[in-house]
Amino acid sequence: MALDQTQQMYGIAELAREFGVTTRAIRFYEDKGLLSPDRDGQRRIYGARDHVRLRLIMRGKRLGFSLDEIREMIDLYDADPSEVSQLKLFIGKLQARREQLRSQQEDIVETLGELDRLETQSQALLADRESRRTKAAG
Amino acid sequence: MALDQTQQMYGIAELAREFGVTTRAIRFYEDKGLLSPDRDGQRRIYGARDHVRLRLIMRGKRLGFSLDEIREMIDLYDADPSEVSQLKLFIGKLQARREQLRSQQEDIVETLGELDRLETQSQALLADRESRRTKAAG
DNA sequence: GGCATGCTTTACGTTTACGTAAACGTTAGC
DNA sequence: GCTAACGTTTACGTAAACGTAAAGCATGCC
Repeated sequence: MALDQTQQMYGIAELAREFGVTTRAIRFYEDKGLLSPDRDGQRRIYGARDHVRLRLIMRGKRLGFSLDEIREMIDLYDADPSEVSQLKLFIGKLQARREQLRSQQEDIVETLGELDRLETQSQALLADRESRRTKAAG
Repeated sequence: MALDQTQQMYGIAELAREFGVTTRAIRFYEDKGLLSPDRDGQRRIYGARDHVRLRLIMRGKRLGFSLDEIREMIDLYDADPSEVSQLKLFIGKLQARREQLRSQQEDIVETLGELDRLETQSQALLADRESRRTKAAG
């Protein structure tokens, strides 16, 4: 048995289509240590693990994180801290990341509130204008 | 009356300190059309309006928006759409921005959930190790 | 009056995150 | 045997968001 095909596997173009990125980007993420596909000769073969990682990458990007930050977060998922000191440091990183996300949540809530206000105003203004137009036409 | 000092006013360094950015960044935002301070001769004088704008800029950056996107959002606050077609377009932009923010919220909730799991595991592991250490020491 | 402090403009440098092009290999189908 | 589809490496290009350095003006103060 040459290749264990029990797992799901993906070519680079396939993955690119699924996540809406270019193959160039995927190779770039590999350069930066975010992905580590197997090889079939020269060709890259992506398994379930890299599929998950790419999902994490895309999510991280939507949240505005840099690739460095995203790699740090991915490393958190993979980490298996053996020493207690490492473990404490690890937990510290988790908490820092959570606080940042919570701060983002607050920012979003604020912003959504303001957009709501703006839209309510605009809708009212629009309704007013449309009714005038109707009157004028009637 | 040369200068109306009824409003709050800020120098560039002052503003930079308050928001934790460099004066270079503040000038850069002006170049990009995000700020438009008055002048006292050569010197920039910032009022309440630019103070607010800078707050919006920083919030936008925390949320991972580009300066272009941030300017679009700021323009939303300032816009006074006179035509109905403009108004509708404006409302469309508001809604698009809100959907993006909601998507970010979902991403954050997901991520926070995963970080929670990781931290719970880690805390358990840590407690285990510490208790063993205590036993060994006792 | 000379020096420090704070501001100004101009301009080149840097990092991040890819885009784009060149030149090449390999497998499938006609 | 050719070409189309898919992949590869190498390398230069680019947009965004500033950093950094150079050179100069104005003001306060000792």
